[in-house]
Amino acid sequence: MNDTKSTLALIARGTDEITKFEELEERLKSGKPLRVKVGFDPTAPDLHIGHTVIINKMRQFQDLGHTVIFLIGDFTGLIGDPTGKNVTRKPLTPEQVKENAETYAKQVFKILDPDKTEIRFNSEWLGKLGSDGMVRLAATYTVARMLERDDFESRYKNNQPIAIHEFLYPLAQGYDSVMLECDVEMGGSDQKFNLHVGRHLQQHYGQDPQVIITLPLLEGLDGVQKMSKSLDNYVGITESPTEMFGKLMSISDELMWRYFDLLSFRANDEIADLKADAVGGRNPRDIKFLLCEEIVERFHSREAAVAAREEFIARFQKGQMPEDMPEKVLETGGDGIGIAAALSQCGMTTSNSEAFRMIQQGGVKIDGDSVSDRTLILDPGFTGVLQVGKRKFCQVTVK
RNA sequence: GGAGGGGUACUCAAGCGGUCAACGAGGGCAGACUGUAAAUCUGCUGGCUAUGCCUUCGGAGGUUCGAAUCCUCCCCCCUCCA
Repeated sequence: MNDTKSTLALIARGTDEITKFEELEERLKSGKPLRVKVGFDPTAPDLHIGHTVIINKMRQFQDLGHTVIFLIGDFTGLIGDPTGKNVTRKPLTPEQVKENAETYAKQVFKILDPDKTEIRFNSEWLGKLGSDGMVRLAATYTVARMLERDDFESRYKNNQPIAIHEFLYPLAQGYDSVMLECDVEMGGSDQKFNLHVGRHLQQHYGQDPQVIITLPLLEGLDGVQKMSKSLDNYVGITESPTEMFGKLMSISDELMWRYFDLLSFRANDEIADLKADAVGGRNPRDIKFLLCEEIVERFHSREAAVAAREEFIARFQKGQMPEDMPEKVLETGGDGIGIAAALSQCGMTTSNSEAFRMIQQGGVKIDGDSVSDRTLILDPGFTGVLQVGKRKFCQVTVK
């Protein structure tokens, strides 16, 4: 029991806030395995490295012998966590939910231990609640307290609409904690309000309120907005080693340190040493290589990480063509094909107009040579590498 | 139910009868510079069988030679009053 202190320190590392720390300490001291819940949205089963900040923390709990509940919010997904933009979402079919859950599992078990993970769906109890149950649940909270939520408050003040059903989201999420008898719930710092509602509801239902741990949201590749798929500033954990490596290399030096703090498993001392090296004149690029390799290795392998680095150096420092690129055979019936149409058909541009624009700007190359003639026809028998910008390549054969 | 304000491209936001495919900003993309960085500079940012044509300004009609701009109806949002 005297190692509770070090356990606490481990859990606290990298967190945003813990409410309440003493309660966590007490529960850990009891020696009983804790039930730790984290909820996930069922509509976006494609995880990115931003999500792994919390998943890493879940893994830590597992390593300490606790039970982690991976909760898929298939019911709350109908509401959509209030952001001010959403409307009620279309319900997913049971098949879709199942499929998404499997996708989740496949990805998340790269980090989590399946034997210590409970996968649950909140439609299990929320779906059976009924309107009477929902009314009773809604009665446990007041509008004034709902409006404490930053998002609601600012929308209310700024005359933005708030739909009634949006109030149900925090309540439903809180009710999950009651049904699962959670000891701990974790979430991004934007989840703080929802997590607190869970505490309130548990008390209402006669349970000890859960400890809540919030974790910082990882900034996306732009370094400003949080990482999200819809902003296209993310690195997906199923992406290829080269993609991962390349995307991570594009972050700014400043952001690199943030990523070290939140994503690296390196010890704090080690990171501090790297910072000192950078100040001492070591090229930040080489330090960034270390970060990229570590992350690629986590989701692929050591070999893949090394290969990705080598490919990166060959392609961008030495300007070589990538090793692998998509190949495409264009059937033209013997007439050949205009360069713009060819680019569009290869998915390198979204329209012919865009292709023309790229050509105009000198962004299109064939076998490394810039194309300036927008009316260029690729004749049957043509074969070569088309390139748009610095990153898009396609090996094309015209028939 | 009444009175008023508003809905414009990825986002914010001008325009209020022709010169509007629609100012400006942000974002994005491309080029220069680089470390595929960042910062900075330049250009582009509806589509097409492309120096012209077609479709866009909440929706549907109408007025007009001509509408994002005016009129009618409808939908949605906000405020105040009931």
